[in-house]
This record gives sequence, C-alpha cells and structure tokens, in this order.
Amino acid sequence: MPDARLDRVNERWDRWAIEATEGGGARLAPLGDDGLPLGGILEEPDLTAAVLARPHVGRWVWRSTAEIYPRLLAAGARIERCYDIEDAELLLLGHEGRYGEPRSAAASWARLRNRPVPPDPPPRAAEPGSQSSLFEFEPRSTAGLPFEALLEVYAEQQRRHDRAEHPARMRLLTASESAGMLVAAEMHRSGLPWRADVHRELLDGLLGERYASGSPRTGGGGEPRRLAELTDQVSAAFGRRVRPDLPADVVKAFGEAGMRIKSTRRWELAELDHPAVEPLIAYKKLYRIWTAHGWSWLHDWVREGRFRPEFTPGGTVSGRWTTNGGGALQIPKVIRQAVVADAGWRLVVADADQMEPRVLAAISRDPGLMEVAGHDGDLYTSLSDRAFSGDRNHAKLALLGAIYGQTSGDGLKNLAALRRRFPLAVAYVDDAAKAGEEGRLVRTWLGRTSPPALGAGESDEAGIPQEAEPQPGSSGGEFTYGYASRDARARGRFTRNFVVQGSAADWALLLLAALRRAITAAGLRAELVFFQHDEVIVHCPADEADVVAKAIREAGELAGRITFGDTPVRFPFTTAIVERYSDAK
DNA sequence: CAATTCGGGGGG
DNA sequence: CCCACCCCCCGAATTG
Repeated sequence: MPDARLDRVNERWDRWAIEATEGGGARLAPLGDDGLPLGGILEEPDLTAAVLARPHVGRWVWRSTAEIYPRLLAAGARIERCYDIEDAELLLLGHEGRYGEPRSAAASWARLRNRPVPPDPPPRAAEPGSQSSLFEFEPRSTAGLPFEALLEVYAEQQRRHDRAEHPARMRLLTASESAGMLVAAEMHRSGLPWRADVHRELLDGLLGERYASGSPRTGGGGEPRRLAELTDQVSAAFGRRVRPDLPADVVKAFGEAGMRIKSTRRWELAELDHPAVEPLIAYKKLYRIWTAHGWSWLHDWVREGRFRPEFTPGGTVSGRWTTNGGGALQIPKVIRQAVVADAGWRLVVADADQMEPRVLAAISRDPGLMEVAGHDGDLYTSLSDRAFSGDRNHAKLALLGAIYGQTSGDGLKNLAALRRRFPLAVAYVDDAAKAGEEGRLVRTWLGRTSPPALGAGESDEAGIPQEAEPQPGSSGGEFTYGYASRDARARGRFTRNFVVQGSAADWALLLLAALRRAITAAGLRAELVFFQHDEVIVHCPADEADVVAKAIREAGELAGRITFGDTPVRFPFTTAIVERYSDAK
C-alpha cells in the first residue's frame, strides 16, 4: 500500500517504472533523476488502472514494450512516452563495442553483479493473423528478474548514457527508438486497411483461376491458369517441356539452344534474343505474386479488413525497421491496389524526398551539399545544375555511388566531379569506409554503432593494411587493389553506407515520434498504419487528410532539427491523399 | 526426416 | 579487381 510519501511523489514525479504481475496486476515505482526509485515499490491489482490513474506520468520505464504495451492498448490505455530497457540495452551494448552480448534485462543485471549471463531466448516466429501478442497475456512478463533488479539495470543504463561519446544524442537515440516501439505496437493494432475482395479480383485477373490439385501452400488450388499457359509457351519456345520455376532446367534449355547463361536472373534473360524470354519473365513476375502474395498469403495475413504485420524498430544493424511475417516491407506495387481506405476515410501516403542525400548533407555539414539540400525542390536537379552540367541522372548516380561505395562503372567519373564540388560530404563517407576497412567501428549521428568485423578482437590486424586474398582457383599473384582485402573492402562499403542509412533511420524515428505526438495533440482520429524506411501511411477521416499531410511535413522538419541540431537542410515529403495506396505517386 | 543453403524475386 | 548498401520470403536442392 502506498504510504503518504509515495502519494506525494505520485503527484510530483513524472518518471515511473512499471511491470506486469501475474493475474493482471502491476508493480510500480516512481524514479528520481538518477534513475533510482524514490521510495518503496507499489503493488496494484490492475495494470491498466494503474497506468490510467497516473496521467501525469511523462515516461513509463519498462523492460519490454512488445511485452507490455499490447495489453495496455487492448484495454484502451495509450501512453505518451516510454523507455524500453531491453531495447536500450541493445543500443548501449553496441555503442560500447560489445555487440552480440545478450541484451535481456536479466543478462544486463547478471553482468552488473558478475554472475553467469543467461543467453537471450530465441526470437519467436510471427503468428499469422494474430491480433497482437495476446498469447503472451499472462506469461513471464518479469522474465525471471526481480523488479528491484530491473530498476538497478535502468539506473546503470542512465550512467552508461553519460559515458557515451555524445551522451545527449545517445539519450535521444534510446528515447526515440522507445517511441518507435510504441508506434510499432500501435500500427500492429490499427492494421493496414486491406480489401480481401479487391485482392482476390486482382489475383483472378493476373493469374486466372486455379486448377484443382496442388500444394496447399498456394491456397488450396493448383497452379493458376495463366502460369500454366506461360509454362506451355516457354516449353513451346524450347521445343521440349521446360519448368520455368527450375533455374537449372532453364539454364540447360538455353544451353541446348546454344545460349550460355550464368543465371536466369531477369536482367540476364532480358539480354537474350529468344522466344522463351518474354513468357519466362512474365512467369517469374506472376509466380512471385502467386507464392508470396497470393490466395494463401491473403488467408494467412488478412483478418477483418486489416493486415497486421509485427514491426520491429531497429531490426537491422543500420537501425532500419523490419517486419516479422507477412513480408510487409515488400508489398509488390501491383498488390497495393488492395490497400483501400475505409468508406469516408483516406490514406495519406507520404514519401520523404531524397532522404539519404539530405541526411548526408546534414551529417557531413558540407556547405555545398547543405545549400543544395536546403530547398524543397528536387535535390538531384539542383545538384546537377551545380556540378553535372544539368544531367540529373549523372548527379543521382554519383551521389548514390558515393553512399553505396560504387567501385566501377561510369559512376566513378561522376564521383570525381562530386568530390571536387562537395569535398566534405565525400570525405565523410570515405572516412567511414576507411574505418570499416581498418576494422574500426562507426556510428550514426545519434550513436547507433556498427557491429564489429567478423573476427575482430581476436585479430591483431585491425588498423594494419591487409593483403589481398588469393581468389579461389586463381594461380596466385593476385592483383591487389589498394591495401585492403576483399573482405575489408566489403566491410568498408558497409560502414560507408551505415553512417548514412543509419542516420536516416535515426531521423525516421524522430519523424514517427513527432508525427504520433502531433496527431494526438490535435485530437485527430487519424492513425499511423504503415512505415517503410522513408514512407509513412496515415489512415484518417477524409476531412482530416489535409491537416494530417501538413502534420507530416512539419514532423519531418522538426525531426531534422531535433536529430541534427541547427541545420539548413530541409526534409520535404511528397504526399498524396488517396483512397488506394496504389494511387499514390 | 528436419534444417540449411541456393537462386530468384519483392521492397527501400 | 571486388562490379553498390540494407532487408524478407518462397520453393527446390542439398546436407546433417
């Protein structure tokens, strides 16, 4: 029971730790500036009621958002901010160069106390069509760790932020990724509006009806008529039965026709002059839709007019999100016709314009590139006017080449022009590449840190130029390019791209947080329903659409200032207010 | 037999 | 000379 002192802090303090207890209750404690509990620990019988009774709490500190927030949402308790201890642990470990150590709160506490560190539990697979992690309703929300121990872990994490290279940025990183966790849970709950009837019509039109018999995987029907026809056309072109879905068979068939190919990739087939090419390419496109986004996918993933993928903020090393199940970040363009707003509602589809080049301008502080990125207009056009005599495509390729680490082709010439005009920008990514080649770590603007090179740490070679490795099957005496081995160069391309892609992901977290807050503050019915690297979709009543579009643009600019500080770089969006996702752009 | 790898395609 | 970066998902082939 709360004593009088706790009742007082209840009113005054805005940071509380909380955990769910067995039977739907909660354990909670107000925290001081040092992250330590101010007084005792409270126990209350109803988790949701405990949260709803404390609207003054500005930040809820908990072990895992994915574990606790879905049930709060289900009970109608949206919260403003949280701090996700296990997510922060992952970011802090990375920053400390301890990538790969277990990130559970239990592991963190064990390290604190010099006890045996438990390995992380294996990630569970997504459950098709699940409303949320409802089957996790009761289980081990405390994960075997006493609440007091969890609080110790949190307090120590606060001190670890202080020791980061840029403490304020690191705090912003963990806070914004925690906000991302809230957004992820809320998007899962809202779901992307999905018209199964439209999807089915689409499939019937593209693939034709299904013949009887066939693998259940493909929706209880056999191979669709259109695929069977294309298989016949391919076979006719070769003069024998050929299975288009078996690369080995296709390679062999072309060989028999006197055409040697290394693979059956689309671009390679497109080079060939042969009657089988056209039906083959058509087959591949449709086959992909059939297997990955066909009737079976629809059955597995769409419930009651919504597609509810599980979003994982920071799911990739660079900080980009992943989704778990359903392939939500790879929805083919043609399938987007099935994403339709509810009656009287709209989809506001917003795409950040040339996000990565703008981020490079912001992080490198290159004066010329900041100038180019300081306008809302097309960045590549503006770039080409300055340095590529008006050739937009050359400008674009050069910039992307610099960001990706292009090593050959026409882009290299253009890269030289880029280097002359934007020396700081190119130096920024070159430095990141050099760090990677030398086995050093690099960080995003906010402090997300690259994983170490494989075998780094055991080797004394970090920082020492390595010899090129002989190619398998080569006769030795391999020509060496610069100093770095093939692996080191690959790593250089990775770290080069990491600082840009990752800093863009930093910005995207702030964008989502700002947008979420703006929607709430304006009291809109709008819901964030989709996020894909540089693109957001908000589902809202038609009369809110203009306000939402404006809120997105403002959130983009705000995210730019919060993430990168004082910068002239703009972060504009292309927004479309549509009823169907496929009508955007 | 299940688990892993390969080849191909989808997204940014 | 490595022939750009980050991913997910599928079926077939291969491996344990």
